[in-house]
Amino acid sequence: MSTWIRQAWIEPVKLKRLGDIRRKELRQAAFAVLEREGIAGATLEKVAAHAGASKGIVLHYFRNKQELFEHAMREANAVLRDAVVARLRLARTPTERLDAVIEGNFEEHLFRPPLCHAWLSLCAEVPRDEKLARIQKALHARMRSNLLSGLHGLTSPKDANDIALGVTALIDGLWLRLGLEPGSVSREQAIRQVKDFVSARLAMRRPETAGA
Amino acid sequence: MSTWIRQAWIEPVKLKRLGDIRRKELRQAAFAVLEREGIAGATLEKVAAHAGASKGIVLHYFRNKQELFEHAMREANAVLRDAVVARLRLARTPTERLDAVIEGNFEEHLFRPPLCHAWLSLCAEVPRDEKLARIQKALHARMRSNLLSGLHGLTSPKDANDIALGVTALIDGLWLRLGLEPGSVSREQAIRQVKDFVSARLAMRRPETAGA
DNA sequence: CTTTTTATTGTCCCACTGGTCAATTGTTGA
DNA sequence: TCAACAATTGACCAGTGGGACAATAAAAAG
Repeated sequence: MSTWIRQAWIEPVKLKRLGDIRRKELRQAAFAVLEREGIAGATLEKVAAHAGASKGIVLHYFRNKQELFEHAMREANAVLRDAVVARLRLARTPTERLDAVIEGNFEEHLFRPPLCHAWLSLCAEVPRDEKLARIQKALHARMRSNLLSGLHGLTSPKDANDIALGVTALIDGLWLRLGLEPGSVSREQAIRQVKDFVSARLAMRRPETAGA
Repeated sequence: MSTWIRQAWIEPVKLKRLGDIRRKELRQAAFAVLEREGIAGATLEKVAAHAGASKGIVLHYFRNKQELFEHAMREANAVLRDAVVARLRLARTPTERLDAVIEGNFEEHLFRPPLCHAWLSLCAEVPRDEKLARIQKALHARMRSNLLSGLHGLTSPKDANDIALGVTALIDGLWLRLGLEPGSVSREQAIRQVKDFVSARLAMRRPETAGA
């Protein structure tokens, strides 16, 4: 155990034990299958086949089907997070931070129907899988926090919260549209939509907040 | 055929042949099972059990599983449509029409996690089921048209289109939030969110539309 | 060169699923 | 009362899926 830690320290970037490689291959395969087959059609055998291995190996690295797909979701999640984080590092002003989050969520190689379909299938399982729910919740919390780091410089905390909720919902909704009717919304449209939302809400003199 | 039409005309409200009753029971049962089990866990036997019948009867009324769930989606769809239409009938001004659509989409007995979960599961299957895709598309088209009927009185056609897209996405996104993290968004919050979106976008002096 | 892990495969098992079908039980109409 | 017909059931079937496991290959460690 201490050995493992030491090695990880020495080789912080590629600490790939052999098993870790397989693991990654497998959860990526899982995700790929999910894209085409949905959760109902995503079978262990298909995942194995897609990774060029046997079904046995899948359960060698993952306790069961559930765990496999939980890791698949983590993977997908991490990809999205990295996309945003990369852009966030370059942002200086609050507005730039906002744009970083928005644009990162619609990156070219991510905002695609297949990916969206897999994401949808995973989301649909959230209510029945505590782990998925936690992962999802964490993703949302991070996104929200990223948004707030931009918004707090631009409006009151109360409105910031409100707008952040709206932005996350709007982003999810646009992804959903892409999944339900591919081609009905382009990357550029989506980005513009969200940006317009933000600027409109920021410009808005908030009406009597009393009424609800 | 002409007989059928004539009868439907004479008894426009309750044209219930016995079979139609069973059919309705079954697709409602299907939906109920979907709420708890998701698409992967929704089996014919469970649906039958939930309707207090045997599996055989399900396939007596529906060619196969797929058809059953397609009808389940139609059912759910119709419920939502009726909710909106009812409110729409009372609306007089464009603004009232907008509010009708918005509030109809978050009606108290509809905007609930279980219903949302089932809806999500169905959406996740859309990419693999042409019929589901069509149903979904139709629902979206109607919603869009309803929104435009309100928006066209309030802004330019171009902006109306844009805002309509945003509203549908935002509504879907808020539903999604309800499904992913029940309790994270209340009915009132959701409505306010969408209404604020609309009024903010309407108030907004659209910036240089050139840029994308 | 052993010994001990780790990686990998193929087989086996059992529960279960969608779907078919013949048989049974009402219902209805003559 | 009887035949025709729809509703409903239960048994059955072939296929599949998740998962356990023992056997084997390959590496690592010693």
